Amino acid sequence: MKNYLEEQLKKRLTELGWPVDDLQFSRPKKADNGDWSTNIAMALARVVRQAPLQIAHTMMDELSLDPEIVDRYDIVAPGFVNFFQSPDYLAHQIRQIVTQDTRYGRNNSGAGQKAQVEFVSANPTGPLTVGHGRQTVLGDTIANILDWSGYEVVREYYFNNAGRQMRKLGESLRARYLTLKGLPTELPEDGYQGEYLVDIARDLLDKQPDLTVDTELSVFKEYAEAGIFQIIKGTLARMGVTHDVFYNENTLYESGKVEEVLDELRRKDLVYEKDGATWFKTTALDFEQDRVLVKSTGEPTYRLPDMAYHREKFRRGFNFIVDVFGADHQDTYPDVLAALKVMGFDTSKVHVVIHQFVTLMRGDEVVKMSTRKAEFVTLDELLDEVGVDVVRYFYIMRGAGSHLNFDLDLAKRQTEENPVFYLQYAHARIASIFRKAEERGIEFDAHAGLKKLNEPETLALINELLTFPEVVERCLRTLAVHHLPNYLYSLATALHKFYTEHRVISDDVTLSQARLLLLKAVKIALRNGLQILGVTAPERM
RNA sequence: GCUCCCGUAGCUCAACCGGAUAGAGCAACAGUCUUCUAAACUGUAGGUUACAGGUUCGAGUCCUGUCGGGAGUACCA
Repeated sequence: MKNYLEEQLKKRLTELGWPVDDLQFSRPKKADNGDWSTNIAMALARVVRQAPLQIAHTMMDELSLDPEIVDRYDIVAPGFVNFFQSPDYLAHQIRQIVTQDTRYGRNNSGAGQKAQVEFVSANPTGPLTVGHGRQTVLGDTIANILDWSGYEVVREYYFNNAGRQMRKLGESLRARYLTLKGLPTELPEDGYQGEYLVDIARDLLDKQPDLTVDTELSVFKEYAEAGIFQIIKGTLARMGVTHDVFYNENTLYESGKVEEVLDELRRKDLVYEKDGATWFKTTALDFEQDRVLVKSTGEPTYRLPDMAYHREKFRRGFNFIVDVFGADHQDTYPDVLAALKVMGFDTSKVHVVIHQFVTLMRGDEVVKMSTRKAEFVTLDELLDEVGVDVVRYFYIMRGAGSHLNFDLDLAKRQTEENPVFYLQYAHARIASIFRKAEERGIEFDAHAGLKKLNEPETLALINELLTFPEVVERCLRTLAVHHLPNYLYSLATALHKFYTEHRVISDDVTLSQARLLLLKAVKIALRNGLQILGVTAPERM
C-alpha cells in the first residue's frame, strides 16, 4: 500500500511541477488518522508558497486511487493527508501471509550481499559473564535480522590468545595445578581467581600428572585456553548461538597482515617513532592526540591488529560489517576506522553498535563484576536459573543505548509477570484454538471469505499483523533490534483483546473460518518474530 | 578538563527521518471466567519529557548552555 501511494503521489507531484524529495509516509498512532499518512503538504508549504490545506486539495483533487487498495482519504488540519485501506486489500494481505508462511517478514534488500557480525569476542580468560550476555544476544539477533533481509551472514568471534592477560592465565593455572599436587603455590598478582581454573587444573592433573614448576608456561596456557573455550562454546550453544568463524588475532601476525598495515600507514606518512614506541599520527586526521601502535617493548597495542582485522573484513568481500562492542570500547574504533579510511576503504559499510553496561542487581544491591576476581555471575548460572527464552528476551527488550538493570532476584522469580510468557501464551492460545477447531470438525480454509472481519478489535489486530515486515526493515535500518520484541508485545496484546471480545469457533461456519484464517496469519507472525529473537514458540503452555 | 551514552508516570522502559491527545509493563485501587487456556481482559489514578534558551507550521526527538548518572580519556584489551 505504501509503495502504491508513493508511486501515485510522486506522479501527481511531478505533474504539478513540485519536488518529490520530501515525500514520506508514516503510520499514524490513532486509528482515526488512517492507516497511512503523509505530511507532504506541510513540507511543501514553504517551497510552493501556499497554505498546506490548499496544497493538499490541489494535489488530491485530480488524483484517482484504486478503490481495491485505498478505501478513502481525509485531508486534515494542519495539512495531513490520511489514507484508509480498503477491506479487499486487507483480505488479500492476510491470504498472502498464509501463503508466505515461514517467509512472512523476510525481505530481500540485502540479496546478493555478504554481511558479517562480530560479537562476543571475549578473550578465553574465563567463562562468559552476565555482562557478555547482552552482547551475545544483541549480535545474534542483529545477524538474524540481516539474514531475514536477504544477506548472506557470517557470525564471527575474534579473540586474542597471546599477550599479558594470557600469560597471567597460564601462571594462574600453574599455581592451581601445583597446589593440587600438594605444592601450595600463591596465585600471581592480578591472577585469575575463579573456581573454573581449579576444575581445569584438576582435569590437567588427571591427564598429565608429571608437570612441574619448570614445565614451559605455554603448556599451562594452552590447556587453560582450550578448557575455557570449551566452557564458552558450551554457553553459546545453550544460548542458541553458533559462530561461523573463530578468528585468532595471532594469524594476522603470522601472515604479515599486521606489518602490512604498518607499512601502508608509513607510506602515507602517518607513522613516526618517539620514545622507543611507534605512533599513529592521528592528530593529522583531526583527532586530539596521537596514539601508540607499537609499544617500546615491541608489542603492538590492540589497535594495530584491529586495523589489520578490519582490513581483512573488507578484503573478504563483506558489504555490511557490524561490530558489537560494550561501552568500554567507545574510544577504540574511531582511530581504527580512520586508518581504514586512509587505506581507501569505504567505512560507511562498518556499523558499530555500542551497548551500555548491564548493571546486575540482587534486589537493591548492585553486584560488582570482575573476571579476574571470583566476583561474577556467569551466563551459565543465569541460564540455569531462568532459561534461554527469558534470558534472550530480557537482554534484547531495551535499546542498546540504555543501561540495563538486570535484577537477578526478579529474573529468578519471573513466572507470571513475565513478558516472554505473555508472548508465548498468545502463540499457544492460537494453537489451542486450532486444536479445538479440529475437534469440532471445522475445516481450515485458506480461501475463506473475510468480509465479516470488521469489528474494531479485529481490524486493530489485522493492522498490527500487517506491520511485521516494516518492523523487520526498521530493525535493519536502525540496527536497534529492541523494536521487534516491542512490536511482538503489541501484536500479542491485540490478539488477547480480540480473543476476549470474539469467539473464534461458533455456529457460524463462515465467520469461524474467517477468524481461523486471520489467527493462522497472526500465529505465523508471532512464530517468525520469536524465531528472530531466538525464543521458542510453544504449541501449548 | 575533553569525548561518547543516558535523563520521559512511584519503579523498569517505549515513542521509526521532527508530526496529530507522550504510550506499555510492574506496583496501587475497582471490576470481568456455565462458553476456544483468567499466564488473559476492562476501568480509575499517575507527566512542566532534568532545567533554561533557540530553530519552525509543529520539538521528548534538532542546536546552544546548565545540572545529574554512566563509560572512556594508558606504551591494558
